[in-house]
Amino acid sequence: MALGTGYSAQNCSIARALEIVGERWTVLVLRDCFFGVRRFSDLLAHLDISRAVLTDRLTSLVAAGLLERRTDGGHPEYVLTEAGIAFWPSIFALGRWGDHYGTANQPSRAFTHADCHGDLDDRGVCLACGAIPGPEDIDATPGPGADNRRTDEVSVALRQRHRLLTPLIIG
Amino acid sequence: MALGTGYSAQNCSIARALEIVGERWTVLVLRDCFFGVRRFSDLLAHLDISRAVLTDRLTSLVAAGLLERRTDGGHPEYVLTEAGIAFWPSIFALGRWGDHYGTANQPSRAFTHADCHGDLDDRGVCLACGAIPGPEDIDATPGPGADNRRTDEVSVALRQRHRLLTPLIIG
DNA sequence: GGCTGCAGTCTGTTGACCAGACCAATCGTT
DNA sequence: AACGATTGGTCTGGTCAACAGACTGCAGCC
Repeated sequence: MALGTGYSAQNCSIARALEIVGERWTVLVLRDCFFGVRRFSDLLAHLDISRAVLTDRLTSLVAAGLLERRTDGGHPEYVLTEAGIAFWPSIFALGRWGDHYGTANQPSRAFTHADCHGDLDDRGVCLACGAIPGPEDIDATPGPGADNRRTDEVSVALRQRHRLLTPLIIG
Repeated sequence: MALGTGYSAQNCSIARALEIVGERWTVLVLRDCFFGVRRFSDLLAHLDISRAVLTDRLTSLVAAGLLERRTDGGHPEYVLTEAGIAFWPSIFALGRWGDHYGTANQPSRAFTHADCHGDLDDRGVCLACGAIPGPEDIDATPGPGADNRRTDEVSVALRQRHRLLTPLIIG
C-alpha cells in the first residue's frame, strides 16, 4: 500500500474503510457511479481529475471489490458491485452533512423514494412511507442549490430526474 | 485552500463535505472526539500522526466549526460542536461498511442504545426500540474483533464501555 | 483504409505528509 | 517560589502523491 493511504496501527472499522475509500477523489468516483456514470471519459470530464489519478482510483476500487470492470468487447465500463452499493449510506450521510454544514446555501441534489415519491430525511427514512430505501429505489433530481454552469455532457445529463444505479443517458 | 484539498468545480454536497473532512486523518480525529478524546497529546498518542499534521487538522476543524478549542486557563481541549456532532451518521455508516467490507473479520467496536441497551443495525436503528439514537445516547464497547496490542493510555481507556461524547478517563 | 474518439501511460513539477528536532508555556512537586 | 517533567505546539529536510499536459495504442465509424 502506498504511503499516505495506510492507517495500519488503527485496528478500527473506520480506519479500514478509509484505507479503501479515504484517498482523494475516491468517494466522488463512487458518487458518480451511483449516478450511473460508467465510462472512463465521462468520469474524467465530470470530475476534473488527472487521468493518472483516475486510472489509479478505478484500479484500486476494482481491486477492493467495489467496482467491476466490464469489457464486453467494446470500451470498458465500471459498475458498482454489492460492496460498492453497500457504501451508499456513507455517501448519503456525507451529502446530507454537506448540505447542512458545507460552504453552501442550498442542497445541490434531492433524493426521493421511487416507490412512493416521498422525500428522504437526514437518516434516509422516507417521509411518506417510513422505509429506508436502498439506492436502487431512489430517484435523484437537481436540488434548489444546483448550478447550471458546468456544460460537460455528464453534468447536463444529471439535470434530469434519474434512478440511481441505472446507466446515465449521455450525449 | 491548499492544493489537494479542493474540489472547486464540483458543486455538490458531497464534495463540499469532503473539502472539510476529506483530508487524511480528519475523519479519525473526529472519531476520537466522539470517543471522548480531547487533548492534543492523547490524539497524538492514539493516532500515530505527525505533530504538524495534527496541528493542521485541528486548526482546520476549528475553523470549519466542527470543533471548539477550549482553554479554561489550562491546556486546551478540543470538543465537538453541533456541526461536529451532526457528522456522527457519516462516521457510523463508514464504520459499518468497514465492518462488512474492510480487510478484517470482526467488528472492532460495538454500539448500543444507552436507554434500552439494544444493539444498532447497519442503518443505526435500535433493534430493541426502533429509535435512531444520536451519539449522546450511544454506548461504545469493544467488539469481537478488537485487538489489545496497543498499549497507549487512550487505547487502554477505550477498552471500557463508554458513553460517546463524554470525556474519556485516561491514565 | 483513414479518421475520430476512447482509455489509458509517461514525464516533470508542485505540494502534502512524514519523522524527528526544537521551543515556550503549563503543571506537579517541593 | 524554584525546579523538572509534561504538554502543545513550530520548524526543517526528505519522500511520495497529485497535478497538468504530452504521448500511445486500440475501438468504432464512415
